Amino acid sequence: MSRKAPTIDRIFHALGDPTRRAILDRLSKAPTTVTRLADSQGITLTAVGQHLQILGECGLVRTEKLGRVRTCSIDPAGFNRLEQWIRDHRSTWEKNLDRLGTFLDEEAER
Amino acid sequence: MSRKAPTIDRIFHALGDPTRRAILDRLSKAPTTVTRLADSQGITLTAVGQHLQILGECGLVRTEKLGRVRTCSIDPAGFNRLEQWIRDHRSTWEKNLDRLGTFLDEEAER
DNA sequence: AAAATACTGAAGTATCCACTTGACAATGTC
DNA sequence: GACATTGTCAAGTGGATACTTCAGTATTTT
Repeated sequence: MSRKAPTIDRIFHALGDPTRRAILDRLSKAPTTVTRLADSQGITLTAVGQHLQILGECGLVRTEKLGRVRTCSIDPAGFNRLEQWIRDHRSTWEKNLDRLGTFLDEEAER
Repeated sequence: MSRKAPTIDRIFHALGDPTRRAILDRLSKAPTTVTRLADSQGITLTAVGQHLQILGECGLVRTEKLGRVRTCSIDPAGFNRLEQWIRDHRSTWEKNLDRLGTFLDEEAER
């Protein structure tokens, strides 16, 4: 359905996977390497690499390769974007609650 | 992988789908019916019903059936839970940023 | 009571997605 | 230079999931 949504779409999708959230939890304690992430999650290096790509694309994780070791750490960009989305929607969300009664009244008048 | 996670897992999963977020956007303007949601999204009633079940299970949407019409509206419960998660993680997130340098130093000493 | 409306349930399909294996590349160690 | 370590690429697989259609049920309208 979506073609190339670069932002909030991908962030929610990324956070929807338990393994990726586990990776984020691990990284939130301290930066670490691909191998250690694979060990701690019980999955292959390849799988971790795939998750890292997804997490990287939406700005939740940043990686840097020094020599043969890739070090992964939290990227606040995606996280900030998520907070932004929440702030943007909360007001609308709350406003709506007051309208339920109004809506039912309007419907009754049809 | 996940068994029956009733909370943040499902919320992120639910929000990961563009159609469900579109439904939420629609509902955040005003409550509406299943038929109207189907029309506005260009999908079948059945599909909307399936989305509503998912959104309902994680406390993002509440529905009530009066007569033959089911009225859908925003449920703040899931939304609050999401905000909670963000609050819980932000501090850890931020703390981590200061540690990247430390981590690299520690690695260098091995 | 007949017809229209609003939804619900079961079953099928096509696509996506998380994960694997196996072959390779690059870097570091002995 | 040989070997191990660390990661990457391509291709495949099995299961989830976002839809669909078709057949029904309950409610309202005429």
